[in-house]
Amino acid sequence: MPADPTTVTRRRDAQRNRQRLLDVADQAFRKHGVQASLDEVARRAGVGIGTLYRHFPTREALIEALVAADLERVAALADGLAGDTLAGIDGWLAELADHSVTYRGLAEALVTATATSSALGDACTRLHDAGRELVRRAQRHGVVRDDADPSDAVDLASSIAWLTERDADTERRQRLLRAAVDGLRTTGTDELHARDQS
Amino acid sequence: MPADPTTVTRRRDAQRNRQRLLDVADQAFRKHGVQASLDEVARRAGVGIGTLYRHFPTREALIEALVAADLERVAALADGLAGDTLAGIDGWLAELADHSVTYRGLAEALVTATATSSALGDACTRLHDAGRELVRRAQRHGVVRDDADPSDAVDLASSIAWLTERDADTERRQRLLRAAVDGLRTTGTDELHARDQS
DNA sequence: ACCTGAACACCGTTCAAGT
DNA sequence: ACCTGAACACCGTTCAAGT
Repeated sequence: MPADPTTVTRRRDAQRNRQRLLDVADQAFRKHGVQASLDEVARRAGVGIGTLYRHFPTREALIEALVAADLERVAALADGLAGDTLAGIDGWLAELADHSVTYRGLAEALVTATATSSALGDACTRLHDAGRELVRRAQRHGVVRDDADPSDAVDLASSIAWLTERDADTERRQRLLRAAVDGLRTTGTDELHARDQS
Repeated sequence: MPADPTTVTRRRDAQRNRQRLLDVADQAFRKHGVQASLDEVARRAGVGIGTLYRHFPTREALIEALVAADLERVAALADGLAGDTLAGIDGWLAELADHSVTYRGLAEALVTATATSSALGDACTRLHDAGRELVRRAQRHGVVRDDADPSDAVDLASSIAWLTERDADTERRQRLLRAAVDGLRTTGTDELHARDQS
């Protein structure tokens, strides 16, 4: 799945080590967040720490390998939405926020990677682009107000995911998302915008 | 300014060391965020690392000493607001967010400390209480909708502060806050709430 | 081509010795 | 009463040696 075919791991043992590291890292990240000890990940995977670094030169590379497919899946979900209902936007942002909460610290890693030239950065850009396009379609449908910035939706979802990543249940996350999306929708009465001039 | 008078530092040199550590830590936190090296803080303050730990047993205690007065100031601002306009809520949350951005990592430190029994935790509780009361007054004025959770306002401000703490200008922060607050206000037309049942 | 783990670097924290 | 800094612990990262 690497972008560059020349970097593909060929040897069977290397492939197995790589997969083991991913499996163990996933468990460790779920348990301790993305700041889990890489030393312990290597140890539990039964490989030397050098092998971990050979496969994943940075912690970010390891995170990317674990979440890239899921990020692409969420981005593709946005592509498939017409943007004709606010509930659609809301549902998609909830999906995004739920994913960003897979590991503690993931939301931060995604925000940090955004706009960098790494593989994870590219995945984030893909996601943000899909989110912006969705908002633009919603604006054309008159569902989201025209003066909203297309980036706001994903930004708010990222923020809320970060705040609520420690929460056991998803109640608060959903309520906050609902409020945030509500703030982007087209208002029914124009006088409510009067305070824009204040 | 410590709560317990028995813990007051008496000796002149100790008082001066304490103040120096605070001054240097403030500079270091502004430059490198709250994760700045404490070793370097002690070194620049001209004291041993043990002295730093004697005055501030944890990093959180150091942060608390630096921001407690400002947190109290922001909380008191909320106490003084009637909650009769959405612009008042918006302005207060902007003040809160701007403060939370004093140091990189401060927003996270505040969220982490909230609901713990530390001095910083108490300061956060005081802030949250003030924020919740402000929202409740706004609800009584019909400015904020009744089904909003009083905690949502401060939560959203904290989230947005975290997301935008790396931003040079405050434009994005203000726009996101505006959208978030908009989602809490009483809507003009009831049919806009129809999707609540979806 | 890949793996190993010792070695290095860095940082936070404690505590025995000192003034 | 307070300060000092060596000592300890822990972790991330590199790289020479090995298969």
